[in-house]
This record gives sequence, C-alpha cells and structure tokens, in this order.
Amino acid sequence: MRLIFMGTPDFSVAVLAALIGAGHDIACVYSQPPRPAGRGQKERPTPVHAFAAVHGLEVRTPRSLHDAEAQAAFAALGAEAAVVAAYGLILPKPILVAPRRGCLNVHASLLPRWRGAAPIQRAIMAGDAETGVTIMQMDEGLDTGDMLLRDVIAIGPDETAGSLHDRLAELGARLMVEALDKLAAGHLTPESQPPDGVTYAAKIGKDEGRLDWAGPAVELHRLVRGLSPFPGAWFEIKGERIKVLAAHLAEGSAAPGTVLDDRLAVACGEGALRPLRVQRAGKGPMDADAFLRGFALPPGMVLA
RNA sequence: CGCGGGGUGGAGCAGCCCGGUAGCUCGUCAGGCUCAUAACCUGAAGGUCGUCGGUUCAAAUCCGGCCCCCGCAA
Repeated sequence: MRLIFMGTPDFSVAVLAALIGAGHDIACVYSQPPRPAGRGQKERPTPVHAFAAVHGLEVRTPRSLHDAEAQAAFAALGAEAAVVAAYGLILPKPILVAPRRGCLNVHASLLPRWRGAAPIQRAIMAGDAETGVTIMQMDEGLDTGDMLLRDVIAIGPDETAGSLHDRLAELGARLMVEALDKLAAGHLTPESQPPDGVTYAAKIGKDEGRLDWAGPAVELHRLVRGLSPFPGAWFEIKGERIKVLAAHLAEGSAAPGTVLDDRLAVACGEGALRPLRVQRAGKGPMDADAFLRGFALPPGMVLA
C-alpha cells in the first residue's frame, strides 16, 4: 500500500521498520524538525528522521501543517493512507482527509485510558495491571478517533518504562501491519471510544522524578519503574543527585528517608524501598552494592 | 562555542589544589579458624594511574592537544 509515515521517537521507528518489512511503499516520511538537543546543543535529527534517511526515504520536517502549501504537498503524494505514530504535531482536517483511507494512528494504551503524550510511563506510575496498543482512525481530537484494532499486554511487577516501551513498540508495529491488511480487505469495523474511563497521560514534568520518602513505598516503586531508564527517579544526598533506575520493596520502618541497613533499604512513609540499580551525577549506572563501596550511606543516615 | 562531573589493579572510590615509595572498601587465589557460613584471621597475585606530547632531577599529581563515558539543560 502506498503510505505516508509520520513519527518522531524510537517508538515510531519500530512501526516504520515493520511497514518497510511488510513491503509497503513509503511515499514519504514526516518527522519533527531537527532541533538543538543533547549535550553541546548540536542539532540532531529525530530517530525516525535518521532511520528514514538510512533507508533512502524522502523526509519532510515541516514546523506546521496548517498552511495550504504544506497541505498541498502532503496531498500531492497521492498516498492511500497515512500511518501516524507519536508524530508530535496536531493534524488539521485537510491533512486527515487527504489520503483516500485517511490517517491511522498507533497509540500505546488501551483507549480511552491514557490519551496524550506519555501513556507508557503513566500506566506504570498509576499501577495499572495491564495496558496495550490501540490502532485508531484519526479525527481532529487528541487520541479520540474510532478504534480499529487493539491488543492487551500485562504489566509485570518489575516492569520498567523501558521494557514496556519495547514490548509495546513491537506489538504496535505488528498491529499496524495487521490493520493495514484488514483495511485493504475491508475487514475493519470502526468502533467509537467509550465515554467512560477517559484519562490523560500528561507529559512527564521535570520535578516529577523526585522521590518523596514520605510517600508509600509501593508508589515510589512505581515512580522508579515508570521513569526508568529515562528520565529517572532520584533523591538527593550530600548535595548530590542520585538516580534510582531499579528498586525492590523492602521490610522495616523508621522515619521516612532513614537508611535501614547496609544494603540501602530506605524507610518510606509506608513500607521501605531498596534501590538496586543507581546512578550518581557524572557516572554510569551501577548496582547498589558497587555504589555503596565508594559512597558511604550507613544505617541511620537520613536521606532528603 | 549552552552549564558541569569523570576516565587510578576485576568492581566502586581516595590521592591531584601543597610534584618524590599506588591507598581504601570489595572481588579473586592460597592457607588458617569454625559443626558451618556471604562471618572472622593470615598471606598472595593483579595497575604502562584513558591517550599523545611538554615542563622538571622527579609527574597519577603541573601545562597543552586528542579519544571515550556521564549528569543538567534542551
């Protein structure tokens, strides 16, 4: 099928790769324009941009799709459908209706739960037992389109945003390929999203990663998992920021923030949390025991 | 030229400012103690101190270039 692909981060790359693998004709790839990013503020292309370039695909990076010129260029591609995966721009009506079969979106949640920017992290942070992927026919709202296909996946007790991201990307890629096949065969029946159970997955804020030891250990554990490996939950000690990339619930109690043993169990408002994998500023990630060899955190010490 | 931390035996760190015998906590190996042990005691192996060059009688330590890793911010 002749397609336009629109996407930006790694999640989208998995989908694009699957489309190519399934033999679809990618007429053009749209992605966010390169911006100064990363250390040194060098301009770098988005993951999708880089991937598409390697595969010799035409890449367009318009700042907006609201002007007539951009819309005309889009329509001129004569695509049968557009596949949108975490693109990062609102698609105006003229774009949505340009391809004969419209625009299909892959979203990493079971809609209408977790519409919006960070569905993977939010599902873990909220303690959801399961999540999934929804393929929908896009409309003008934010992730409000009619559902075409969906599949459920269980969130494991030690699931991190990283591992869940990879599993959902793989599932999303597979589902999108399947959706296109069924679309071509006329076997898809759009189903509107239920009015109940709508939640929004706001993008992750800067200070959300701070571990507040006064909270329940279960919630801190979710925070750690939901933000691992990026951007990471963290606490501060001796003026230094320590990221926690993995942790387990532990036994014991004391004033919140108190180090309970020589293996880094920390008392929380309710229960205790034992960081297992940690990263201090300027260093690489390391296991907690290695960290403790070079950074004294004796029992009784209280973390901020 | 966005701000900043770091590269020291297998791991994590100290030492660098105030040049001059390579240190600490672990791990590994050997032996000892013990009913036993990830416990304890004794001993051993293992490092061109990222790399290239400079200064010096002498450089992990001072100076300059290069490579690599990472935190913030975006």
